[in-house]
Amino acid sequence: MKKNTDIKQIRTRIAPSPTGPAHIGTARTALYNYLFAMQNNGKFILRIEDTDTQRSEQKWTDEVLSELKWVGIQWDEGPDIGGDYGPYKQSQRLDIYEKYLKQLLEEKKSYHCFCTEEELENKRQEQLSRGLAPKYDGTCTRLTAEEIEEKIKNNTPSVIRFKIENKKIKFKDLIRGDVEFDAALLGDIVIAKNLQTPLYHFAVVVDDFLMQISHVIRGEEHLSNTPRQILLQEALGFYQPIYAHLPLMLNTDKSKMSKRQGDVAISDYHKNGYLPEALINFMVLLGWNPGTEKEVFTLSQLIKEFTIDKVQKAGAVFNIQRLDFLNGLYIREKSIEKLTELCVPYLKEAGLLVIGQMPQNKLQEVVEVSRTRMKKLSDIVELADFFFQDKLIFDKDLLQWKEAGDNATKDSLEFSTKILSEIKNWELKELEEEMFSASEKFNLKKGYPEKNKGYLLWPLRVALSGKKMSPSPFEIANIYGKEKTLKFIENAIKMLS
RNA sequence: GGCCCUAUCGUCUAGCCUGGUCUAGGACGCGUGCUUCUCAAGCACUAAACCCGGGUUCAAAUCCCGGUAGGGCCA
Repeated sequence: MKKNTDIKQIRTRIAPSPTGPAHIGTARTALYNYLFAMQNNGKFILRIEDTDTQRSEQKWTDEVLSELKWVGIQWDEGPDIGGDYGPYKQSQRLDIYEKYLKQLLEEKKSYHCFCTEEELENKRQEQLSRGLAPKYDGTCTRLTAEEIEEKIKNNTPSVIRFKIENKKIKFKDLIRGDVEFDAALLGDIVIAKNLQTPLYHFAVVVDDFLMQISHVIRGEEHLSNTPRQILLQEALGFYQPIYAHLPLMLNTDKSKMSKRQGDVAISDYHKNGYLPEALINFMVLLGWNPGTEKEVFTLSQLIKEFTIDKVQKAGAVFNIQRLDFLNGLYIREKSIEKLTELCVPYLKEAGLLVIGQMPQNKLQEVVEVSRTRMKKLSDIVELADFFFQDKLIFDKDLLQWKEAGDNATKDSLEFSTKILSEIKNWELKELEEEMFSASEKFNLKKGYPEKNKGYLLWPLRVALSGKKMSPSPFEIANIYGKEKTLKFIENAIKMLS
């Protein structure tokens, strides 16, 4: 077998199957492959494994492409599709696999197998009942050339099996160190349904070779598939790439992240309003750390600082709270122009924002006063809905500060009205100063504790927001303007009458 | 069932290779306090872990052996 010592360039790849929504695990594997390739001036390749035509759909291929782009992971090669790189697709390479399939058949390294599903199942059960590991018993290897020819002529259904040598397979994994498997336990594997329909193990091996992949960085679920692929490489005379098996992303119960629990599609996170930079930062930390206490990274910093030898061996639980924290961090760091632009679609979708209804600068102020409370972009809807409404609906008891009672609350709101209607400079600072001093006067007049601003400010804030929690009344009033502010207070007073 | 992988706070992890500086560090989350009209944000502080059992050694989270548990793959 050739060694890959003559590798001139680091080349990595991600090879998703388009049989469903692009998985978050694909994004993380892609990220690690991308980082590793980029920091070594290598290439990162995207290959769509769509040989299973039954389950593959173009829309899922399109989704992988668009979501990877959204995350910010760009692949380096592929067929030209109008100035851009398309991905490599296995469905367009069937003649290539056929050639190698024929080669193995000619060299007697693989053979046609005519056993039926039923026969195989019976043998399997029988082996199991004798306490043996089920594996193919090699019935069809004993067929004569004439028998094979006749069965093929008669169109007897068949598959192509690859002869597994009985030997120990050792390989070095960049993350796990030396790994050894006993191939004798494997049994001859099916590598193709027919010459035009190769199966996963075969197509991967051929493509990784032809695409000159230097490092196969993939999920741990593939670790025990590796010996089969190594044997196939040996049979075909290919070099052996360097392997690195990543720890799995786990559900809270430590099982492999699946469709059963929570969101697993990249698009789910995209739609819910996670920022790609937060998702990247979060994903890279699931199974890797820089060895320092630094935890916030941009993609370009990661390209410099990522080190494959610091990748963990054990699986990592996907902890959404940490993602939320990171996302909040990035939301707070965004420029207000950009953040507003990102929030607009959510506001429109919720039916709150009608185009032209609110000037851009106002919209930015709304987003600005809401951002510290946002974990996800979609949060803007609940956080800022009142800015877009003409009338607020809420329980009037919410207006009360402590046990003030309706009358005292009404007095408070009327006092606010009086102060606010006299304000000439409707600006945040002015509003704050006027209302703070008004609060002291009000408390003095009513015999409340002087420093407790709640008596005046709580009812005001609720009148303006209709909520238990919100930005300060000054921030809201400032955005509303005098007229709308006074109108909302008046509405609240009416509720109390 | 067979094979393989893994094992430090609830979670992500540092430390393990090159035993002592580990009364085990950081972050998220939790709790408390400060700030404060509310909720956030910010700041400060607290609680929280070496899977178990042997062995080696003056000394083990760190090395060795054996269990156990979890996970993955194949069927």
